[in-house]
Amino acid sequence: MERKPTPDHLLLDRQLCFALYAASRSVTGLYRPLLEPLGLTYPQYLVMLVLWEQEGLTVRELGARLQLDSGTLTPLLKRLQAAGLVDRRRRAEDEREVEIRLTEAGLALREQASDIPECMAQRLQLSLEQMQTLRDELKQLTRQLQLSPTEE
Amino acid sequence: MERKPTPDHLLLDRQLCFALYAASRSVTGLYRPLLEPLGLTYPQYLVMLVLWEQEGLTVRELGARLQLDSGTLTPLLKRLQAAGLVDRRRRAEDEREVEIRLTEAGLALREQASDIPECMAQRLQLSLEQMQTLRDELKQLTRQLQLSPTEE
DNA sequence: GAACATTCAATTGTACACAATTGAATTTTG
DNA sequence: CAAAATTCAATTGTGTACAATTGAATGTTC
Repeated sequence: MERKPTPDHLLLDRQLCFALYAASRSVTGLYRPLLEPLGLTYPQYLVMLVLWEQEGLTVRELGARLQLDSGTLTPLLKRLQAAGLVDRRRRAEDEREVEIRLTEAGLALREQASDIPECMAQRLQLSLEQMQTLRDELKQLTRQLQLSPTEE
Repeated sequence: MERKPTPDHLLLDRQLCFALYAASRSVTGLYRPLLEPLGLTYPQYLVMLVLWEQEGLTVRELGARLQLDSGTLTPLLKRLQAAGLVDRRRRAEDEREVEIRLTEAGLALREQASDIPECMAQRLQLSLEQMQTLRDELKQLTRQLQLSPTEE
């Protein structure tokens, strides 16, 4: 009748994955009120960051950068288009590809977004150095996981 | 006609938030093939971790632990119930609360999940110490964000 | 103790994620 | 060059996330 306690390694608080999952959602939540005035969701903001860096990417190229597939990007980009921030156009050279370009409004939005990173940095209560270290550890982790695919 | 380049602080690769977002999704993706034989999604796995630790929690208590609201948990718990892993029952003491209890099958699943954390640790290619450090940094970050609410 | 307020889980509606499939366009091959 | 294979974005279907609302149950107050 005695029930075994759960083994330590299955405790929620021991899991790196949950720490990651919780932190990611918390940070996204912190962005929400900052992005709401711009009319952007957090994933839409990430797409805009990429487009502000480099114009005329295809859906595939955007997906490679953000690790998202067309199932996620296509509807998201349609919403950005409906909001008047981007244009979507089949490429003449290769009709399979759809090129995403900023509209004037889309480019102009960059100015409004310009102080978001600083604002976030303040709220995270981390030094610039701590932020960089943590960011680079996470990037290293992600790179590691993409290099070693799931061997069956 | 000259277009200004995007300022450095708006570059995608500079963002801690994207590093977090990408890492979280990558890790979740790594769990997927391990959880599939158990018939669990990753959020469902997190719920099971909590229930294996402590039985008879309410939806609210589960939500407090996982930082999820009833809009997410109610349908998720219905799916776990449909899979025969949990029971959902209104509390007699307070009919507003719904208590979640493991079924025999739900408890038994713990044995099958038992080697998942070790398997993941191997794939993450981090030392136990590195994992703990990173995990604790992320927990600290999350705690920080929950303490300082969005002052308008 | 009846009006009022609060606390629950559930519901509604919008927006991701992602696996799997589709179908058109292009590339490769025999 | 024509058939087969590949590469795209789009679509379909399932499962989260989360804000906002609903409605029942419980607490509080006068």
